[in-house]
Parts: sequence; structure tokens; C-alpha cells
Amino acid sequence: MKQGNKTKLRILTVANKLFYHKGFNSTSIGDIVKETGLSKGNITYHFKNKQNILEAIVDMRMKSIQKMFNLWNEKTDTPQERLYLFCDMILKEQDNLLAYGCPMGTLTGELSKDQPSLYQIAIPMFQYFRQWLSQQFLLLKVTPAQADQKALSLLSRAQGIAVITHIFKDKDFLTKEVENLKTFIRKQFNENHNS
Amino acid sequence: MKQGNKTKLRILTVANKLFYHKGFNSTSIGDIVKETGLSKGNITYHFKNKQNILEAIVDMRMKSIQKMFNLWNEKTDTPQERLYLFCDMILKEQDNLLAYGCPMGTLTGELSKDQPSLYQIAIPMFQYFRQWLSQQFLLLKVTPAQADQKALSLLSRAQGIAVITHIFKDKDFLTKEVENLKTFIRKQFNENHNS
DNA sequence: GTCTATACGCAGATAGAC
DNA sequence: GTCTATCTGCGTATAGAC
Repeated sequence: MKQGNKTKLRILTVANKLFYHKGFNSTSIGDIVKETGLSKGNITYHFKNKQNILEAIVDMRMKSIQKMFNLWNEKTDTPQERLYLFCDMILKEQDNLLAYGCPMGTLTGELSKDQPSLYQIAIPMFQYFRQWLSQQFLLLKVTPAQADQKALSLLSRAQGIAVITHIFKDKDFLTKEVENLKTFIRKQFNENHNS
Repeated sequence: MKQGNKTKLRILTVANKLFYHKGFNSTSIGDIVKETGLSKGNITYHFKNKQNILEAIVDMRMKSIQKMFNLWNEKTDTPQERLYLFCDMILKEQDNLLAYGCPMGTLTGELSKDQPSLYQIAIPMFQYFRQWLSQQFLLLKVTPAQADQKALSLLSRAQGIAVITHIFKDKDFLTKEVENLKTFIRKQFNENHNS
């Protein structure tokens, strides 16, 4: 039982990495077999099929996002500071973004092409970010709809940075653009103070 | 000979659509067979392998982008107007963006994951856009490096819009955000006039 | 819980008839 | 130039021994 959970976690860790690095569709069970050193049968014992692996990975990622949000909430006093931490995450992940793009964006985008049932599994991660960002903007005196629009704008710009960094392999662009993103955030909050 | 070219074009048109709608890796030769009604052997006669199809599609797309740029150059007198036409393209393509994302962004992003030789084939499309956008900003009194940075910023925001529209299936967001994009462009040119 | 063995279809690529 | 037929490997999924 205990050993089983350890194996399960090993499979998920490896699969998560491969889905990110190669893409979901381009990752085969065989790839996971090679990388874990386990047998095909053993993987099937823990997960009936590829979709179940994806579901477990999304679960895992959701928990990890939740921990991150909790940490950010603890570390800061104002929503503006929290949004800066969101930007800092992009800086911290720059090497991965350059090599593989955004883990959420590339996965969800891939599944959104012609695989609606798998897309449904992945989309909650994005909704979670959208919701958390919305909450920060809600502390401005704006309607929920406006806060949501700002949240989407921020997500959109972050995704744009991830895509361009990934495609042009350009860390310098990322650094500069994250600065612009912080300016964007600052403006949102300054505008509000003045009104 | 003439019939051959017609068939070749048919294959490319169908493959281009499928690569866009399903992704490159998830599109099989069998899919192209079904959609064209041609035989597998016939497709192989015209293109030795999948990579050759991709190369021909990129060729085709490059020519189509070139035509678009020529048209934009003809239709306008100022770089600012040209950049607005770039934004209008996003509005025109909103249905496709919503369903399948950006044709360049999703393709290049997919190939940039672990398939460097295919990535090399696709990247010129992006470079072409980057270069053209740079040229428009160069007519501001800025250094080439600054113009390039602005071009990347614009590309980045356009890609972000495409990703978010695709993932959240939200046309309303697209419309609003393209307006913000035009404001961004306007500011770039106003700042310059004042300096 | 972990393994080997195998079923079965689909992938890309090739050969050769018409 | 277009087709059918086939090769070979890899994909997912399953059965059953240890």
C-alpha cells in the first residue's frame, strides 16, 4: 500500500514532466516506461489509461497551485504585492518557459484542439488562476465583471510573454516585458486611488 | 503535370486545415487520406513524408503572409494605420482563434517542444511578422533594437489574446482586448510625436 | 504490487500494378 | 498520376504468471 503510493507518485512525476516537455499527445506510455524504469503492466495497474494519468496530474497541479496561492496570501498584505508575486513566478520559471512554454497554456491549448473531454479536465487550472487574479482586482473599487476583465488581461499578457519567450528563445524579452507587466499592475492600482 | 499540381494543392489545403485544427502531431496521413478522398500512395507520390508536407505548407503560408503585407502596405499611408490592420486581422479571425488558437503560435509552439528540426521549418513565419512589425516601429525615431522590442511586445500581446480567447472560448474578451491593443499602438506613436 | 507476454489497430513509409 | 497491397514498428490496452 505504502510502496504503491510511492510508485504512483513516481509515475505522476515522470508523466507530468514528459507531458510538459513533449506535449500530452506526443508522450507515449512507452516513454513513461523508459523514464520510470517500471514495466508497462505496472503503470497500467496504477492507472487504467492515459486519461486517468492526466486527471491525476491535474489534481496534483491544482494542489500545488493552491499551496502557492496560500503562500502568496501569507507573504503579503496588499493585492498589488500579490500580483507582483505572480509576475515574479514568471521570472523564476524563465528557463522552463524558454524551453517548453507555459505548463498550463501549452497543455490546455493542445487539448482544446479537438479533444473536448480532455480539455475539460485541464481547464480548471486556468479557471483557478483567473479566479485568484480576479479576487485581487476586486479589492479595487470595481465591479466583479471589471475585475474579471482585468484578471483576463493580466493572464493574457502573461501567456503572451510565455509564448514569445518560448518561440524566440529570448530571456531578455521576458525580463523586460515582466517589468512592463508590473507597470501595468501599478497603473491599475494608481488609477483607482485617484478616482 | 497540371492535374498533379491541382492534387498537390488539394493535399496542402486539407493538411494545412488539419494541422491547424488537430495539431501537427495528432494529424495522421490517414486523416489526410480520409479528408481528401485520395489514396495513401497518391499522397506519398506528391510528398515523400510528413515533414515535406509541413515544409510545403510553411512555404504556402509565407507567400500568403507576404501578400497580406503587400496589401496592407498598399492600403495605408502611415505605419500606425498598418498596425491597426494587424489588429483588425485578429478581429477578422476571431472565430478561428476561438476554436483553434493562432495558426502560427500553436504550430510553432507544438514543434518547439522536442522537435527542433521541425521547429526550424516553422519559425520563419514568426520572424517574418516580427520583422514587418519592427519596420513599422522603425518609422518612429527609435533605435532598431527599440523597434524590435516594441514589435515583440505587440506580437506577445496578440499571442496572449489568441491563447486566452482559445482557452476560455471568449470572443467578448478578444474584442475588448484588441481595443486595448490599438490604444497601446496609439500611445507608442503619440509619445514619439511629443518627444 | 510488479512483472512478462500478447492482442490488435494504426502510424509512417515503400513496392509495384494499372 | 493514381491506385492497392504490404512491411514494420509503435501505439494503447489486456491477461495472466510470479
